[in-house]
Amino acid sequence: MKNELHDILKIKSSELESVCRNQGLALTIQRRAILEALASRKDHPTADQVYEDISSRLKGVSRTTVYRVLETFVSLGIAKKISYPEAKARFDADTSRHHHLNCLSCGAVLDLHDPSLNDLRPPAGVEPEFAITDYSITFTGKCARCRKTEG
Amino acid sequence: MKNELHDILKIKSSELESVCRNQGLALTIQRRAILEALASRKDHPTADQVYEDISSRLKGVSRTTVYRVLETFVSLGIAKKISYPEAKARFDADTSRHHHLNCLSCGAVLDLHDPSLNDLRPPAGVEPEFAITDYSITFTGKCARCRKTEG
DNA sequence: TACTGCTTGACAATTTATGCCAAACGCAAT
DNA sequence: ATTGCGTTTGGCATAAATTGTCAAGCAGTA
Repeated sequence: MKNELHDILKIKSSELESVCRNQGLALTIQRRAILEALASRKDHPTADQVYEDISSRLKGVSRTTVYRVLETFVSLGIAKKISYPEAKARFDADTSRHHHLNCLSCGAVLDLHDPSLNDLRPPAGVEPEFAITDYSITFTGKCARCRKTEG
Repeated sequence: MKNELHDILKIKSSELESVCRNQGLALTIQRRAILEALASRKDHPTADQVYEDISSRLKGVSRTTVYRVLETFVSLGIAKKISYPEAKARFDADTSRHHHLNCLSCGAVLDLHDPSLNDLRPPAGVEPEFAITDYSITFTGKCARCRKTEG
């Protein structure tokens, strides 16, 4: 398991290096440290959690930098942002099982009612450890309007 | 279509009434207005958007109340919150297709790698209007630890 | 109609995130 | 190794989103 993490770090590190080289971006110690901190965790830390993780090693690092670098990683495809756009809480009065289309360009979240997606088999080996009560699928992509305006 | 919305409002309104009666909660005009505003929209408004919607009709209503009532609705099962816990942006260095287990009690978000869930057929009739590039399934429920401590 | 307790409104405080700009650093060419 | 350019960072100010507090007000019941 330890070796597994070590391998992940190595892979991620070289991914960062090649992406930076290709894009002409600087390979700063902040970017290295932030990626390493992110890849070392198996949960999904917030920007502040990453900041806490690295501020002990990299003293003097700015919170702003962590936010900024994480967004850079997302736009480079090195990391994913797990949340809805702008991270605002959104509410829905429709409590029936349904799914969502999330446009990455404009941030719109559209409903998707599709009965054929409503009977997914719960993944094997998860229950009964984790008691699943519901699920929802989020499809990400680009909506019709954004495709028109952005090509 | 107009009648459809009218029906939804009626259903939701009576749902609120029965839930409040059963739980001994007050059926305030604020709760009515907020639920009506929420159910009238087919998108997924933020708390502030709901506040904007009702503040014209219900003058003097407090932003705090809107936040509070929406959370109440979620805990009563009348509405859903479409976002990760606490609405913070979370990051993940694992960009491969995978899914999530979200504990409703403690807010933890766990990874779920399950190849059998990685080849979902894109829903019919959505593409090519909406260009889907990826998807992710979020299973909600209660994790092992919370089940132990909460029964 | 009066009582009782749940709810609300107003404001303060916190948390989360972004904008700005001078200083510092990475990188490539000497 | 040194220099110079352009990217990147740090610190701070600011905005945006959310939560905490508590007295005053309303809903539900007697």
